[in-house]
Amino acid sequence: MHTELKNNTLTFTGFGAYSTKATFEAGQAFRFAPMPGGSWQGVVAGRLITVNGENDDLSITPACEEDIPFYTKYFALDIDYINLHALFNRYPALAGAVAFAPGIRVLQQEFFETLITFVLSQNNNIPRITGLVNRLCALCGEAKGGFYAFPTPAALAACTAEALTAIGAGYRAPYLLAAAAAVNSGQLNEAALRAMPYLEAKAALCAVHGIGPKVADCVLLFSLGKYEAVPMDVWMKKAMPAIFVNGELPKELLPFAGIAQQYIFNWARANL
DNA sequence: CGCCAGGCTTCTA
DNA sequence: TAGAAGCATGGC
Repeated sequence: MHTELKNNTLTFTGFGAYSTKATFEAGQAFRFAPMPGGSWQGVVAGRLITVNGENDDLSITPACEEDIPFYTKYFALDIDYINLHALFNRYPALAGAVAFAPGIRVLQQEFFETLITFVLSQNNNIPRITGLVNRLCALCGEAKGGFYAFPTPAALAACTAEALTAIGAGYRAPYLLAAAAAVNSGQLNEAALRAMPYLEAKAALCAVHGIGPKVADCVLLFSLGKYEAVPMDVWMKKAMPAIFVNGELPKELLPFAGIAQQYIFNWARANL
């Protein structure tokens, strides 16, 4: 992999399959929007950035030298997707799902943001989740001048259920408060969850009111680097029998089953 | 208008 | 332990 910093633009090349559009349309991140010209703009770690790249190159503006480790992790550039694709391509139907959008990468997003956005995602659709997240940030996120940072656990925990209902959270309002309180109190701790084995971390997440196995798997996969987590939503439940004869993932894929899941989910949403 | 959405909690058998 | 009802809201 090669990195270059020029005019406040950080560019990564030579790391393998990547498409900004495919990555941000895959239903994993909810704070990015397409801009005229094909770039995507969004808020990460309280900063408004523009992301480009559709052909195995990735550029981020504005950025500086110190941001290289952060974005390497965020875009999972330390994971060898070329090698993973070769593994996935041993299974023809899975290969088809990969080929449908090979530029998808499973992002490694901030823990609290991932937790809250996927609590909001339950029994909901992606366009509405996006709107909800934006209204939540405007409600209790720090104003940065033209945009809002994602709320801190303390700021969200201080909200009222009425205020959360007013932005359209519906019956998820108390779930948001429970999740924020769990993080704010230390019951849920990112470092501790990372240190736990997958199943133990999943159980810890599921102990919070409003977090079930699917949301827990999303947090584990999209934020905590537990690539064996396979979120089973309505699309995955429909797709699995169409991809694998017994409807189950082959054992050799299990260490990175979550990444295979992302290609299957994306394919299913467009084709089933 | 009715159906559905990156589900979870609660009730029931 | 398994299965179904109830849940708020708005995109389509």
